[in-house]
Amino acid sequence: MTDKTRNDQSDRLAQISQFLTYRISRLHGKLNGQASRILEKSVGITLNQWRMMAFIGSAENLTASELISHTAMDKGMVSRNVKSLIEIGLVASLRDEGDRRVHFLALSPAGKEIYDAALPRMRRRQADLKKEISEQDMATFFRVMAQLEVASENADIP
Amino acid sequence: MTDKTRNDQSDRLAQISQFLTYRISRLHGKLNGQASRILEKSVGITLNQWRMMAFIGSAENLTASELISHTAMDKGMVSRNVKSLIEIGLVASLRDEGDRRVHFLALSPAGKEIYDAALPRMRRRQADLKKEISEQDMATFFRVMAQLEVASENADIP
DNA sequence: ACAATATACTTGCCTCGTCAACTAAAAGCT
DNA sequence: AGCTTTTAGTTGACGAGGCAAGTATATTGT
Repeated sequence: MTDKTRNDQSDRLAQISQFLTYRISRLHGKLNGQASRILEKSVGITLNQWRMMAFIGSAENLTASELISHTAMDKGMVSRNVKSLIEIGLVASLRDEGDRRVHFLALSPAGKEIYDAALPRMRRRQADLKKEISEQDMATFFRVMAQLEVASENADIP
Repeated sequence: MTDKTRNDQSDRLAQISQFLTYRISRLHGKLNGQASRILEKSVGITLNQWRMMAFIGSAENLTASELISHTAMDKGMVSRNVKSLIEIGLVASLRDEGDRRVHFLALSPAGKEIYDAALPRMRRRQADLKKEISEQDMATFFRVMAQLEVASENADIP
């Protein structure tokens, strides 16, 4: 194989790499991995458990369905993760006596401790991730993310 | 609960939503879902099968390990997906007689047909996704993605 | 009042992705 | 040559995540 064809090939591979969904997929994997490792090492919970705790800790009397509507997470996933957090004693669930289907969620004292330990750690990670990136670029990034989310929800044009 | 506390709560929930990893996770899910549905409906393959085919189709005599090093995909995943593509007759694998560990991969004629049908379809999807977004913003978006990938590979600061 | 429908979860199932162990072949070392 | 290490790829095991069916409770329509 000549140098030229070798380079053409690299070019083509590089071009594929521009596919948006693939790139997001890769980035997603790396960010998830990093977050999971940090949470596991520092406070011993999973990323999804942390996400639940972050939402529960920042709101009062949140219910599972509110959590779901705010986050677009899967019903089943939320249910199982909340259950696991209750089992390890980080979250307390209180049945609403007015409507006995709903359960209000709150951090337990132990959960609050974990939350207070993890939150600054995770904020620091955010800051580290962003530190080489200008605020303006970051704003554009978030805006484009939002636009892409909307676009990806549109009916799939055939 | 007063309107004020209700708003504070919404604010806090909204703030959490700014967590980068969470947002990327959400976007990833939506883009993946859309791509999977399109591929399933239009040519009947999975997103991962398509990714393999896109790389195999754009290069000549690609090997699995080259594919892996270019893409950061999992060895096992690549192996299984390539195997499935060989089984359904879309990819042909040729053992290198020089080094009998390596297998060169190429699209079969049937695979080429699928590829030629799917590629424009997927390009159109890319265009649809991007159509509301300026080229400049898109460029920033890709640049930030690349920076975040690098940052997420750095050692996890404790 | 009570049947039908809707809501708030819960659970089961099945696929997908990841890690690690494993096999086969080649390369390096002495 | 013969032992060890490295490389290419495969396979197994297992957990995470997503869809859908199931359960309990509340609401709506007649």
